[in-house]
Amino acid sequence: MTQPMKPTHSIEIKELLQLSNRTIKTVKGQYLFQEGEKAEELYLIVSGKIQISKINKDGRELALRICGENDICGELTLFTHSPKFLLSALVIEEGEVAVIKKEVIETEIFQNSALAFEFMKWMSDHFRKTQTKFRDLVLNGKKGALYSTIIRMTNSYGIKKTDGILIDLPLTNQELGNFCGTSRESTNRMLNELKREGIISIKKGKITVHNLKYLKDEIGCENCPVIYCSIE
Amino acid sequence: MTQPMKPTHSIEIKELLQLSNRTIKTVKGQYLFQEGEKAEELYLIVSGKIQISKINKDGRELALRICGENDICGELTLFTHSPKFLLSALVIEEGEVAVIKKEVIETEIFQNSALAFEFMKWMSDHFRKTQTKFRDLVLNGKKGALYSTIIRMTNSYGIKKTDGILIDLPLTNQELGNFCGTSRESTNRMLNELKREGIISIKKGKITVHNLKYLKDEIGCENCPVIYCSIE
DNA sequence: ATTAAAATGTGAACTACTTCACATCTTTAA
DNA sequence: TTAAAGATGTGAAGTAGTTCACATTTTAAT
Repeated sequence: MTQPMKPTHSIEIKELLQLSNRTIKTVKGQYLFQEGEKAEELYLIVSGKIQISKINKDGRELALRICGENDICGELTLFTHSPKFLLSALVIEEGEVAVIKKEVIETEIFQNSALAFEFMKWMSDHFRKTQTKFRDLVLNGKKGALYSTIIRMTNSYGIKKTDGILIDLPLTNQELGNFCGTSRESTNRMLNELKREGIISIKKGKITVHNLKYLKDEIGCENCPVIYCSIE
Repeated sequence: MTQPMKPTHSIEIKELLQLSNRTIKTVKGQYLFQEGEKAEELYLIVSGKIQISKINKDGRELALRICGENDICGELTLFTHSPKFLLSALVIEEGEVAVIKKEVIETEIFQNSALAFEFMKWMSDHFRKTQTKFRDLVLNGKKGALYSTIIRMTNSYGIKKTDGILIDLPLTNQELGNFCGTSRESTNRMLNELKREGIISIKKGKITVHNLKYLKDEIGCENCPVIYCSIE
């Protein structure tokens, strides 16, 4: 009984791949790009995982998303004349990415309306995802941030099991806290409270959600389509 | 010495206007649309001001942006098959909006690559704006949220004066707080602290910023282009 | 000009979250 | 297999922000 729940984007990946002139092997722990660096390229993940984050002036990290296969990153500087990365992209699982020059994609989008349409759709979905995520963070306090993050992770990495949904991505309390803008200790305390109440359980850094409804109710989740509710 | 600092978007407004089949007169205090309603149209503001917000389950409001002339709102549901508004749009200054059917704009974008390109650029800018705003809210606490909001307002509604920048938009403490996810009282206390230190002053609900650098330094502002740093 | 309504200002108690400090448990590398 | 490193768990103190309650000031309506 192992049924992945990962949503798929409908962007024409193959078309984008044709625009790529090279691929990079990504190595765990290395940065694909970092905030402030000159941004002239966009990346299509072929395999592996990349975590996108923002680091503030006193060193606190806010993790924004994890990109997996067929995701795009570095897109934030498209159509811009001040090409500096606003975020950092850390490789958390080795793999390969296809590199696409910004000018190339900008030109192609102008000429290829099907691609333009697909790309726009992707941006639109991506935007909604980000916006609803932040809303949860700001509007529902730290608990809301954690619950929202867990819910999103069940959509991105959830595997249905008899006793609930296993989030198939090992995460430390610190890493999870980075997604919520929360300290390691607070994250730990909140997780333990959820454990005590039987809402979740954790084994080897992987969370199993036993009562998803509880989490959703707590943050007033409107059960919007899965595609807008993930951490990719 | 009155020099407006409002940035302009380069979207081909005229082209979008041609797609509109009707206009609506907006009345202060009324909603253009509300969360949950069926979303089949997109709005181009011809005149007046519309405030976009999200209301959470216990009635707290998070204000996201204020749309003025030539802004687009209701765009969040484009390219979607579950067309429900995620946000509410309140008229805060009467005026007129042009209504464009979603299908019409989707078809047109597919056929008109120049429009597609311009629209994408708009979306891209808009996305960056939203993302950097939320980052400030989450990463720098409530003070960061307030400072960020004030900085953005100087970019959207600022008028240069001899003693600083006047934000030409009257706002109550409550309204300002709604932009920051902060209570009225906290907003008031933070504003008074800024007043005491001479950073700002307030007359008839309008803030004048005397020391913008102070605010920027406090939140580690990277002085990104004005176009990504506004509340529109 | 007068009054009502709305907005501001502020103390005090309370709640949420962070930080520090340190103990314990788990994983990894030699 | 056993150190060492890394991750978790938790009390206690401190900080930030909210809420409540009410006084004062400002604005709008007649």
